[in-house]
Amino acid sequence: MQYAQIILPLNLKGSFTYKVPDELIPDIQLGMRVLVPFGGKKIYTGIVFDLHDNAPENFVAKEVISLLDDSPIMPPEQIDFWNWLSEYYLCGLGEIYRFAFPSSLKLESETYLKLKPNIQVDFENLDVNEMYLIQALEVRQLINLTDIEAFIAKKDIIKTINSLIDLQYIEIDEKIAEKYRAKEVAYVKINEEVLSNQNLTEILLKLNKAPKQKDLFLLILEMQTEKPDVPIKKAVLFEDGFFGSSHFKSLADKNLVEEYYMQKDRIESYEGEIEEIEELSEEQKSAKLEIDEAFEENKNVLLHGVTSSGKTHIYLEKIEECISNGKNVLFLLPEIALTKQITQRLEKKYGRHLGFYHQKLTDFERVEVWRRIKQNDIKILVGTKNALFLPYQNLGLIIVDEEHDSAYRPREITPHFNAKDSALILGGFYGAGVILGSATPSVESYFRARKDKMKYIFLNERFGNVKLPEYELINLKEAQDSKKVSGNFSLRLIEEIKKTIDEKNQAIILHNRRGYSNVLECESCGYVNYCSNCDVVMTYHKAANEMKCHYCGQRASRPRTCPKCHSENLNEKGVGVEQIHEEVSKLFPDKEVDRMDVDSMRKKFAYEKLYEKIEDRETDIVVGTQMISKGLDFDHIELVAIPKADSLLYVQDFRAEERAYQLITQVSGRAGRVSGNGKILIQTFNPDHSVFQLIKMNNIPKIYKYFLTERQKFHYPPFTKLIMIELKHRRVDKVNRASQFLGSILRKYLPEECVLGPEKSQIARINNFYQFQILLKLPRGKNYEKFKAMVLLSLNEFDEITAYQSIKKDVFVDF
DNA sequence: AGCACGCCGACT
DNA sequence: GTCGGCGTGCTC
Repeated sequence: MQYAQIILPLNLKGSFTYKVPDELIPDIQLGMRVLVPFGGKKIYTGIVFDLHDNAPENFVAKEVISLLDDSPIMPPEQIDFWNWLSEYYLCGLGEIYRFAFPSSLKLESETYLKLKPNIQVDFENLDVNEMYLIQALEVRQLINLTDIEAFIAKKDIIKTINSLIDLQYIEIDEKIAEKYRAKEVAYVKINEEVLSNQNLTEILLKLNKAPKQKDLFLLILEMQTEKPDVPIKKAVLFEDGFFGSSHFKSLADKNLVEEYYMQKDRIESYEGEIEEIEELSEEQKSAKLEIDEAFEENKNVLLHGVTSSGKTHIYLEKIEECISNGKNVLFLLPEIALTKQITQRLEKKYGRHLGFYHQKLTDFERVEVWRRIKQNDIKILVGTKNALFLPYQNLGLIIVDEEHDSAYRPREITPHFNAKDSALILGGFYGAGVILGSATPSVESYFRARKDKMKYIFLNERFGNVKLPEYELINLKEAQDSKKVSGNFSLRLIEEIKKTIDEKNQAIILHNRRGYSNVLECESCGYVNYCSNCDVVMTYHKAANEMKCHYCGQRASRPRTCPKCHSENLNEKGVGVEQIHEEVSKLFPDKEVDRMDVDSMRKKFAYEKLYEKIEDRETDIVVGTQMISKGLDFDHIELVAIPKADSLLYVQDFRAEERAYQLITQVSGRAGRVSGNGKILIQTFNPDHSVFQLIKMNNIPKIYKYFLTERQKFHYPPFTKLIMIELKHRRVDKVNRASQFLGSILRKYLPEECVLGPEKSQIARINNFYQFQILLKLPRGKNYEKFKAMVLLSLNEFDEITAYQSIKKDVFVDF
């Protein structure tokens, strides 16, 4: 095996061929990290993806510089997984690598060099550059590649290093090269001499002049005698602000106490008690048995359980079973922030064998989890989509909770993959069972499960037989006609809210639009405030008193007069959540009304604070965007109101109705969790709309049947497979031409009815980039692979055109 | 993705 | 006369 295919952290297609130097041949293995030169001077950490003996024909392969791992950092299952991802989602391996690895595990030219110990350098036979480098190393011991540029020409650096490595004079210092350092934590203890001398009284007498120091000394002494085995964290002493570090320092100066350091995992592990789980209900028990059966047949499971049906209970049971069989569990969530409950329960049960992995961790924390996973120290990992890429050793179960959530398929992240579908594939590679769970499964998953591709399990009762909430539709048109409205609220709705809070219960009001008003419009000349970077109107945020663009984030102050005609008739159109909040506060002036949306939750701990406020029942009404549909499991919420439900439906997206259904159902699940008297009020101008009617009936099979019929009628997934290609460029004419061209190539290979567009994206310009899109509707089944090969062919043909290389191209498979 | 090379406008 | 803008081409 003389050649290796290496993946580099670059947005380039495929992998690169490198020669494996003879001395590395015995040690190199698939899934190891290696250091390789690339382009004139750069050095990258690559991944060994294949080993073979086929010498490249069109170029001379460079050599691998060194191995960074003793054993593969990536298990074979992950290699298969990456291959699948790149083929299925038409994305580069480099993109996957960039996304999957924490940056400290893929260092670039920051790598350090050092002299080998005890060497005799034969300066006679060195060239100038080599001499410079050796001399520099003699002075500085360690030197990184960027520093070398100061005295050796860029193009000669690699050559010089290689030659010195060949001569066995220098080596790559991996310990330093690894950016990651385990964090040291300060601990304190009473100086041992003090303890052995037994002259405590004397010491305390001396300390009488410094009462704070004396108290601190006594505190440490007490902690240490009570639990001699538990080390005392230094930080703990200063927690309540009673002692300061100066007090400790004085004690240390008197040699009474000392501090010492220990390596500590950055991620705090739970050290409290471990809780047992409650027994399952009959319905849950039978669901669990069905899961067992499905797994025996190597089938994955869609667990469709109405809100509060206790899906979590079943998860916990399966997790426990899996772990006691010596296997590990991956628990995926759409976003980690809103998952307090499940985390708490798992923490109580699995303590330090529980790990977390999500976008909010620092790079060091990520590496820590990588290590622990690799050492098989974590039995259950709770994480978001990027947790799919950890180097699991023996995964036995993957749970994808809230599987319908669109956070599993975020548009912003490259590579564009769907974490839910990928989890099913990853489970396959590991031979692990996968459970998709949701109260409102995606239409696609439902279809798949009903088609017997997955096992479908339905939990129809709330745990403890609590009744499901009751739905009521309020006809806003009628209310308006009979003058029974106040602003956006019908009198009926106001009455119900009043009743709820008068009974000391809490109400939730959902309005899924940020800001105060959607548009600021001039009544005199019709001027509308557009974002200067994007083709969207700017939203008025009253709380911050500014205009915001929700696409590029640009902010501007609110114009006082119309910039065009200077009239003062600027009117706010399109109701936002801030306005609803303001209205509710005015309707119930003596009640506590809080707002919950991304704008009000931006401050640190804002979410936690509001959470506690609701929990302590200080809040009477919470007004919020879709954020309130997640994680707010409180006992005293009895009412959910959706004053402008129609706005949920009027979105240009074939999934709009499905989303509306999911959002309404999810937020409804917050009501009457304990009492069973939950009530949902939906205000609409179209009470006869099928979606509202079906929600009111609460006939779940019928709802999904409706969705599926609609999808079939208009040839949308799951009956077809969609691929969306988006092209972006600063110049309209250029993207326009490019997308016309790509469209024509696609039409050459695909049937006419499969190619829609190109056309301007819904938002024609974001951040000064004009965007066009082409939508491909491909048949599913056997032919799909054939068609997709044609798409790939077209894309490659397009890439050949050099003039279009500056065009940004995004491909969304399963859009 | 980065980086070098190369060709045209505003500056000491 | 040069600095620096970004269009184009290439990387195992």
